[in-house]
Amino acid sequence: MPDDIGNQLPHALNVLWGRAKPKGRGRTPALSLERIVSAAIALADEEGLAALSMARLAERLGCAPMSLYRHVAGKDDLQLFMLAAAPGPPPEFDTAPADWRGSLTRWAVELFGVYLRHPWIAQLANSPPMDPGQLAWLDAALRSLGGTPLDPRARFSVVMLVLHYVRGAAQLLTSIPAEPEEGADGAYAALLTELADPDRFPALARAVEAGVFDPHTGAAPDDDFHAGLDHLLDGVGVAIERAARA
Amino acid sequence: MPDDIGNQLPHALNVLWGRAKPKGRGRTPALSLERIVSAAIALADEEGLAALSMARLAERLGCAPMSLYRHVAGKDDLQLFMLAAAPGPPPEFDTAPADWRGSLTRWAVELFGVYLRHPWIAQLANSPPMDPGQLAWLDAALRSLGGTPLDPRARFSVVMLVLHYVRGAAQLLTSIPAEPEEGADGAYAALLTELADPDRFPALARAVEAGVFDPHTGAAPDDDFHAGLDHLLDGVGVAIERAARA
DNA sequence: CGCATTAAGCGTATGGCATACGCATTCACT
DNA sequence: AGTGAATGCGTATGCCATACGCTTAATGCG
Repeated sequence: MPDDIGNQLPHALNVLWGRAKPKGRGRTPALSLERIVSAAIALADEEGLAALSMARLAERLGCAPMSLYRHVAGKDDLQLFMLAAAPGPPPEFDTAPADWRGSLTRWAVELFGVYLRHPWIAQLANSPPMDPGQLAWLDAALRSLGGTPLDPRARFSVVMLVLHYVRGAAQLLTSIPAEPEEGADGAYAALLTELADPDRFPALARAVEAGVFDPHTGAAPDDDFHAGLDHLLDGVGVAIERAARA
Repeated sequence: MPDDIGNQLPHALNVLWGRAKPKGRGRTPALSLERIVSAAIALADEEGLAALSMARLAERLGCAPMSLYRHVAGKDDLQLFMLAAAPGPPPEFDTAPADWRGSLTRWAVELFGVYLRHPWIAQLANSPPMDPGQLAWLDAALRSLGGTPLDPRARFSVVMLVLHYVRGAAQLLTSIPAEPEEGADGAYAALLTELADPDRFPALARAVEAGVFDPHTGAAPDDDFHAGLDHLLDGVGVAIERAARA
């Protein structure tokens, strides 16, 4: 009885994995799970996760707040659906691409884009991925290493490494607002300049002095991201060579 | 007038950086910022960030909810204080340690411990660090690279890379509950076993089959962490050698 | 054609939450 | 003793998630 497992789970997961029952009777639905989820995603994108409340969502959908609960078990449930839907499909790879580095880079870049488009994802992903959406991304990343001599555990470790980097980089980038107001873009840099006392924080002061925090002098944010990713993949390359020799 | 900057900031930062005014008059405080913050940290540690409310905190401190607002501008402010205080002091390094890899590893391991002790930190850190506590950690990490030929921007990039990895690894580890209930520790593994359809998610299915998600067969969580960290630092090593040659 | 069945939509109510505002309290210093 | 100042806190407001149950409307059977 494999359903024993499913019965202890959030309702959203059972729906996402297609365990929903096909009903025919009753009133014709004016609302649908899809409409609700995509409206919720749009709301979170536009006004931030904090602005997402059942009431505001209902308002946006033109229905009463309690109507939502016919399609979603609760707010947590809704957020699971959002998490599963927002990323969209991952890039498609063969099961063993010849160019692991190119594939994994593409995967990372696309995921980076997802996080930039939906910054709230990073704030919601507090539980391990169990929905088809996220597992598809995970599978794609594992596939990109399909042609390497790494063992399964090492592959997973590499994928998590890349995932964490992408998440962190996107979160950092979206958290420094780069305010649309005039030249105030470098507010963070200016603040650090004042706070980084060279006696107390010598290394930080030198970094600030070198302009590391200035509004991306010379390098675009994407370049920074790629630079870090390359460091990381160099390390993966070392591991792959080592595994190939063994 | 450097204070122009400070006036637009959260109140917490001005206090943390010692811009507080030394008062002498008035009633003797029964509450103190320190007591409030450490109680809040204890509450979040024990019952999770969601359980942290001004009311519950006041209850724990034996005061009325509104009393807290005499010491803290609001909940956001309180969380800033928590974020600054919880990590404690970073490991101390010379400004240019001979062994960058050992130093950075120590830094990462200690920070990993911090995240495991206070899982809520990862959920709160949505804005760039601007308090003395976090900047001290940042400075320590930058110092660990002080003896390398990397330029300031590359150093920062490396530090962020390590930081993101540590955060992500800790978050992943704490999000898979490892439930204290009997052998139910591998609930996530069992669920994935059922969900990872080999047709739809071939790479994932293979990983599950290989036991990657089993409750850490053979490898302790710390070993997994170290393994990933070593991959990462291998990549940093490559960058350092490259910079040394140039 | 009408009626029972079924599920959707939603009104109301409850309890928790952050917090604005103002008053009462109690100390330090004159 | 008195006065100014800061603390502690009671009250009130408005937002929030959501339990419960009624109303509404569509289905399909008799």
